[in-house]
Amino acid sequence: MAAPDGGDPRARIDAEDRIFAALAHPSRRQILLTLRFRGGRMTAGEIADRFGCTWPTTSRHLGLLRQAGLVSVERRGRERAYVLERARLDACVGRWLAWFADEGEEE
Amino acid sequence: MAAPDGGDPRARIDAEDRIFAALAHPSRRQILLTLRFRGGRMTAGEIADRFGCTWPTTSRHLGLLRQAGLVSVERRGRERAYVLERARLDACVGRWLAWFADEGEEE
DNA sequence: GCGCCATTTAGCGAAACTGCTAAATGGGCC
DNA sequence: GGCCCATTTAGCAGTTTCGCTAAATGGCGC
Repeated sequence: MAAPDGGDPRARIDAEDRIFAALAHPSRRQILLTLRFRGGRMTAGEIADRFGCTWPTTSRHLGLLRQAGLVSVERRGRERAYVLERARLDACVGRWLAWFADEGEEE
Repeated sequence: MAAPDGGDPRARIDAEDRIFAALAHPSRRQILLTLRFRGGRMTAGEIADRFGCTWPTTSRHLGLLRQAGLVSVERRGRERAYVLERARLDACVGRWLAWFADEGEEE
């Protein structure tokens, strides 16, 4: 799902909401970082193993990240690989942050 | 307050937490944007007037933003001016986002 | 000092979030 | 088919967040 956020400004704002909400939790930010430095793809198990909280809890965090479109899932047999959507993270947060850059620097 | 976040990594992570938590709420992001496009400084009244929610609610949002160090307060007589801390927003969020940039591009 | 104005603090109920344990799904293997 | 494995879904208590209304603070003008 994760709202395609094409040109529709309403959709884009919804997407922004979901993304910033997802980023609000330290564990979720860390999941993204972990993913990033492990090549951008890990199975759910690998991710859950490196976290203090229980399996299902991590699973829910992953679900939120997926709904925000920050990761996507690849079903490979009985494993599920989570893939970091770097472009989307960068596009959305970067675009928002750009509003605060000095004039004449937006893109 | 707003944690000076100098070199101490622990302090920096706390600061990051507060900042991303503050950014999680749409109203707070909008307050920042409004501030940015009105020259970076507005009185609390000016800000509250442009929002749907009640005065005290907005005041609390401002308090959170201040604790995160994203705005600072200047007391001028009986008015309070909120000043956008662009540098801090950019430094913290930008630095975090940079982890996801292509290799060899981090500053 | 008294009253007014701008703003914050206190206190409350409703809703959302987080973490857990227990049970369900769905694919692979014999 | 039957079983195990990886992972998700359900259901539940505790905490936090959000918005509100009502009351307090603190500066300014008379």
